[in-house]
Amino acid sequence: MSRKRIRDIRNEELIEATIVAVHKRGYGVVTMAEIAREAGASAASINYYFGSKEGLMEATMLHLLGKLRRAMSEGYATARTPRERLYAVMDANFADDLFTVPQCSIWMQFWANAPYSPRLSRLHRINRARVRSHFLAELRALLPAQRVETARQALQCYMDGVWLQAAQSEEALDPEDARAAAHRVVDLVIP
Amino acid sequence: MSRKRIRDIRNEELIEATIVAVHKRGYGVVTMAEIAREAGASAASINYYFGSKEGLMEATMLHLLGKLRRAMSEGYATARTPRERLYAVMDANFADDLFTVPQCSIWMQFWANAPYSPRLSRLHRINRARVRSHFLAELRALLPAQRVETARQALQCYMDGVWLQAAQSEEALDPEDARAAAHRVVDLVIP
DNA sequence: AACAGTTTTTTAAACGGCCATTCAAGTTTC
DNA sequence: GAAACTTGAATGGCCGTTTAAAAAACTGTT
Repeated sequence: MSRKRIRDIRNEELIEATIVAVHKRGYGVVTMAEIAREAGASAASINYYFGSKEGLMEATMLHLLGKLRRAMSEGYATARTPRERLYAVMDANFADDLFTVPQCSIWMQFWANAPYSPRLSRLHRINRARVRSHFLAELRALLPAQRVETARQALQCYMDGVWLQAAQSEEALDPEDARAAAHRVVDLVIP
Repeated sequence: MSRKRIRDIRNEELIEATIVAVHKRGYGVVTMAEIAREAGASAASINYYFGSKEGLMEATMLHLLGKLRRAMSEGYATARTPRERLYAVMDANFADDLFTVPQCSIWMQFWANAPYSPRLSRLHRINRARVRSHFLAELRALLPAQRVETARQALQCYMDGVWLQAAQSEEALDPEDARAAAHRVVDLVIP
């Protein structure tokens, strides 16, 4: 019981520290010692919990993917029309606890490094396919078949592009603003 | 005369090798020795020409930015209407000699690492501002003022998003296809 | 053409430093 | 007292850069 607890607490602490440290120093450059210092622990204890640096990175991404998946499920629960569900997909990506500079930053580093790590690229593919199928399902209800794919690409690439920009931002982000802008883009694509 | 020649030839060879090597191994992981092997040279000679690894990376990005800038100028020369110029901006980004997996890949790594290198982030800001002002100039001629900014964000983020996806592709890209899709997105945003 | 002198280019080897991981020896928790 | 947790120090390896010396390219002269 409490054995599991400690492990879970440490896991979360270390993952949060990883997000901050990767944001500060960059995925390819950050060291175990830096992450450990951020967490107030030692590099050795990270290996005790995650086995290796790559294991830690994978766990961190799983953590973020889970957050995104949950945010999307919640939005879907209350949305009633296809258009509302499109909004919900966008809102999930720009949720208050996801759309922050450190998290966009690490997401982007994740994207950049996915092609070089089978474990990361697997996560990347799965997530991408899920978002894609959500978009397609709603768009098919709103548009004639031959326009669905163009609209899907426009929206999905827009989402990626916003995150990419957000990762470069030097000031805090405004998630509410981002959601409003995303809604406008949806309306632009689905008149 | 011929002194300059050799230097220029080596520069270009080494930069091409850098693009390939970074694509193969990843920006943060690639070593000088790997780049050198790709170019058929030694790591020491890269330092002779570029001073340091960071110098090489900056030169490589300057090379790519130059290519992009030239492609855009050419397109602008023949475009006559605002809409054609919007197409031209898109076409430049998806030009045959720019829209390849290795180049999208290195571009994306560049984005991811820009925040951690003043030299890279400077290049990044300049390029982004240029694309932005091109978009704004044309959109202002086509849309009422209050819709310009939304459209600009939609288009610019779309472009970034497509590159981001392209960098993950396991097969060769189809630039013509990408240009056609981009035109459709422009038409979607500017009816 | 040939050559000696000068400059440019190349690289092997050495240097110094840093990092992920392991391990053994502690400390805490149950 | 056992099991879970923590860490300082050791390990082994790798990498960017420098250096010194050789090779190649060029120059002007005979």
